Amino acid sequence: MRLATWNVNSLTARLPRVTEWIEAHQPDVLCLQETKQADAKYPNDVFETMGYESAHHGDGRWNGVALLSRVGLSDVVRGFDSAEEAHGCRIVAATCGGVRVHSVYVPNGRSLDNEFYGFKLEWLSQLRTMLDETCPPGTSVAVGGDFNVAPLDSDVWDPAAFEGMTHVSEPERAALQRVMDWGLDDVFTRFNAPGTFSWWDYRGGDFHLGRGVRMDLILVSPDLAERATGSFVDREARKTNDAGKPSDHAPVVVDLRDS
DNA sequence: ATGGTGGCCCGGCCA
Repeated sequence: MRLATWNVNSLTARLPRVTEWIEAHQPDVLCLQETKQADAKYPNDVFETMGYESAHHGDGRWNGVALLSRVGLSDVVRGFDSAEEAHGCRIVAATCGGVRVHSVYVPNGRSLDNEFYGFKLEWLSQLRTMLDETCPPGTSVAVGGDFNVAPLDSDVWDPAAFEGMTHVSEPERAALQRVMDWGLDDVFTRFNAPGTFSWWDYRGGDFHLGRGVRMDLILVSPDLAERATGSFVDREARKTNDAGKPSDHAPVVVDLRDS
């Protein structure tokens, strides 16, 4: 089973790139973030024609997440069950091929002194609560998405440049660790050298200068981690091509052998 | 030297 996650920075703008990427890389399950669409605008038919069922959770111009699956898609949950999302449409979950999959778009946080930073920490806490409440021990779980947290100092191009910034602060790393402490493994690190990034700022030619961050993660439960045969970032998707401009994020993939 | 780019949708927000 091939799992993938990709923050597409507008599915409207990126649809040709997304369909091209699916054709080329054949994910079984694909988590999308920042579709920036209402549910009514989501191109369900396009993906259905390609053999994918979808669950989308979006209400307009901000955020928006989706799950695409060609191995079944059932028991869809949109948003957190416990509370109305204050800045919503950041999580959708479904069971795909026997795995409880979550597509997440963790709040950015903006800056350490911003109220949205507190919201980011609270959101990660709610994610842990959702796992506790909906995934009994032994459940096969995958959480893929844009976490807006770099787990390690080696996940940013220059730790000194990030001092005092979001994405690297101790509290948000601790909040991410709390999610992982449910029993989730960042298997990407087993297959890739430190300094392998998934996001590069559009500004300043950062992609070409190698100034990136790894903030897009696919976290999996131990049974899936044991089945992992590889994981990679598709840097080609960060480059402009005939199908249009790129997102500022590149897709991340995890491959699992059959159970 | 307080920028830069891109997407929302058309002045400003958000990343």
